[in-house]
Amino acid sequence: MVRIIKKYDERRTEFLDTAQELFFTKGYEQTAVETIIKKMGLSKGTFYYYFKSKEDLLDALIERLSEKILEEVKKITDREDLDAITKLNRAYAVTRSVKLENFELLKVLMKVIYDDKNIVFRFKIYRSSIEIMAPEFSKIIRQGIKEKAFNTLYPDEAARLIFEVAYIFSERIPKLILGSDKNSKSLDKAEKEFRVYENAIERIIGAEEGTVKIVNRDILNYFHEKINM
Amino acid sequence: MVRIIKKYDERRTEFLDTAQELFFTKGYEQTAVETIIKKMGLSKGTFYYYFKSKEDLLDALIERLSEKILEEVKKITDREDLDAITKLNRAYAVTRSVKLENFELLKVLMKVIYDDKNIVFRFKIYRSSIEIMAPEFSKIIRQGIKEKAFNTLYPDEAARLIFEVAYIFSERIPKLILGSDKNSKSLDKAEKEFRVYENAIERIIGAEEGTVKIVNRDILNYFHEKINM
DNA sequence: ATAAATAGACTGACGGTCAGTCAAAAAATA
DNA sequence: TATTTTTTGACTGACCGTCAGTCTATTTAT
Repeated sequence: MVRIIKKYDERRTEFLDTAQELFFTKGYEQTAVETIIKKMGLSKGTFYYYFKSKEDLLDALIERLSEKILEEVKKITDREDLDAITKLNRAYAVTRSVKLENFELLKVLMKVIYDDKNIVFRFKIYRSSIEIMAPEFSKIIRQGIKEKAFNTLYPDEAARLIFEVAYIFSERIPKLILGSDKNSKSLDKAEKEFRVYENAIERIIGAEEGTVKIVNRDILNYFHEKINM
Repeated sequence: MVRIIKKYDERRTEFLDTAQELFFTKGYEQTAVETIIKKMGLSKGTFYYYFKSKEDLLDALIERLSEKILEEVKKITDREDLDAITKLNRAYAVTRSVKLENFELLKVLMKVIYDDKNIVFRFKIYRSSIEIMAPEFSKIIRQGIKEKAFNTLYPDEAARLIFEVAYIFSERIPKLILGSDKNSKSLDKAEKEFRVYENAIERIIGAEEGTVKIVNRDILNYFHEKINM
């Protein structure tokens, strides 16, 4: 075997990249360490030189993913020309970050991520991102309170909560979208339920009805089109 | 021609009982099938005669737990002499069903259940119980609307949601109670956060402020006492 | 400029655990 | 006795993780 030696950070990143691809296509539990190293053309020992366990790799990957999302969210929250409502809606859109360029790929991705075999992966990413994101959401809520758009006595806790609500909402996605029959009626029903979650968020932060939009309507329309084919 | 299936069920129940005890003291992933059968004095094959996989056993156990809680909740929702607010608060108390007879045991239990190694167990029990419990919570909300105590256009969806909020709230418990320093100040801070969750539920179902009580104050006081020793 | 020493990336055979299988025996039932 | 149900436990195979040692590039000593 030809040995290719790389710098520490480079190799570590390579591990994360490879793992990410495999975890998103096969799932965490379904991906053996052996598969990762085989794909990279490396040996067992190298893996454990960089990570102390398989779960350690998962945690590292999740932190990287969270940081990436945080970066995107910060681009929104740091702006001074946007009102709180706009920021909130855009922040949600970013955390969802569903790229719908490739419908088939998206479907596979969702099938894998929302599979029962991937509960730990999903849970960990949620918990990590909430810790990282809550402060940003707090900022938005505080701004909203100043702008008299929101009304709550507990901006910090409300921030956590509306992020959490978005999470449990996202847990419904597979049933509501993937599980929906191939007709637009069930999608309408799904849309109604989306509204309920949005409404809950509005109520928690004391915002006007109809201001919060977690679900991007473009995406919904996109699903509509795709399903009716 | 009367088949005695009693024996089969008995053994199956025995499996569930043993597994339950082990899962609650060691955790699901940490309990090997081997440990279960050893404790029962049986062999590997017998286990797989009754359950097609380890996860199958977990699912069966979770269903049994959910059914048990449902029974308790029904005792409350079926009553005709209670108003919706009382029912809701009692229903929450039941789903929590924390028996504080033995503080040390309770602490061990929580340490195991809320351990990261038990994410799947926790998640599955939550998801199962929500499916089973949502209709009961719907009933309560509908009653509350009739009584003008609650106000929402979506009783069914709100039922799911407030149950889910209680779940994510419970996910905070280890940090808020177990993780709290041994002084009453951090417990007070925890209590404040409890209030936020309760307030969120109130807002979601459109109830008066201060009506919802997820956290049993007796339990909190109990913790107070126990911690200051 | 050259040799010796060190650091650090990498190797892969091996140990150990554990879920799940299977053929055959034992027990219950007809 | 014949048949079905229940039980047995050795065995398999898939994985995670360890470890003693190798190889190469860089640094230090000569």
